[in-house]
Amino acid sequence: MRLGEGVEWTLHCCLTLGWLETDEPVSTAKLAATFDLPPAYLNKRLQTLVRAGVLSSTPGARGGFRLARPPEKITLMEIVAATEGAEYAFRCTEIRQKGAGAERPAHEFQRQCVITTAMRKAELAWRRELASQTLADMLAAAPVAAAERTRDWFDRVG
Amino acid sequence: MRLGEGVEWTLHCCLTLGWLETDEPVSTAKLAATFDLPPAYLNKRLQTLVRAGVLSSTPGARGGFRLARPPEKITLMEIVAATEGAEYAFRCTEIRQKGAGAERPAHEFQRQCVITTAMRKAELAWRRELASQTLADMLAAAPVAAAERTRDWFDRVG
DNA sequence: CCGAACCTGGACATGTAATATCCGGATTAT
DNA sequence: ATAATCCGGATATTACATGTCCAGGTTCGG
Repeated sequence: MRLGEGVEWTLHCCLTLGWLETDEPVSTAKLAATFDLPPAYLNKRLQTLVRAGVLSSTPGARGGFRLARPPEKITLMEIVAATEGAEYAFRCTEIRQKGAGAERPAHEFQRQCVITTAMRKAELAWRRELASQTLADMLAAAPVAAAERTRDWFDRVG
Repeated sequence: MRLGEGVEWTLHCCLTLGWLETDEPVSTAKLAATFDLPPAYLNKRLQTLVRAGVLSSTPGARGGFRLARPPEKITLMEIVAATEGAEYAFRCTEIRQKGAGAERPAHEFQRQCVITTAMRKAELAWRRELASQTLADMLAAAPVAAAERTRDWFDRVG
């Protein structure tokens, strides 16, 4: 099981947007340069965050992205779900109904199978943990130097 | 993010092995027939469980697989980790050190980045949940009818 | 002792999802 | 008007999971 790199990208981008105190939108090109990422593809990921309501975008010259809400109101779960999709990692394909199970009456499969239940339970724990952490928590947890360096860099590259 | 189907396969196979009270090993062919799965590939996944110490295998005619330990001593985490790999789903590639970060002194990156910390925390919650559930728990949670049907079927196919 | 049933592991083929690029269209600042 | 920028469709590339095949060992039963 592996999360796409896109999650790391979008999380870092949100963190960066939180550090910049300006109200100016930040372009894909600048964010891509900040982390040395492919601009066109990063833009696609940022677009999904816009559709998810995490970021807002302004078109046109001097346009770009900014947080759609204050960092206290953005959870990591939202960012991760927007980037990776909201589906469960464990997908039950009901193999219990195949093969030997095929000859059993349908009503025996009404209840969710114990495996799915167990896996769901674990995934909910994961989601709960991500939902409990906001972008503001991360901004607070990061060393102040990191935020300053970032602001400096954005000042310099304009 | 998505778990491979192999996880569903191996979990169901372990559950089945737990239901059968016999001490006889069960062949890949029979397990594959039970769930209508490709035998050769299922065999590969079972092999990884053997390497992980979850199952034990007997070669030769009338050989096959059985649980390496009593179900109380096998956690879902072990089965999942054996099948999917023990690595974290979130892989930090340290993009904070690329681009803008490249000009910063190395000592600023000693501490794990806040994003990695947060993601690890969520994953540990997931793992803890899986580790807290044993195969015995699942055997107990499943309807008795399911266990009986399985035993009947294995009796019939020999 | 032989053949059939089985596991083991390597090599290889296939399929699918993530990553990445490119382009045309729309919008906005200068 | 021009340049900068977002948007989204089409397409290419890559990585990984899935799946097949085969040659080499074991073990059982006759």
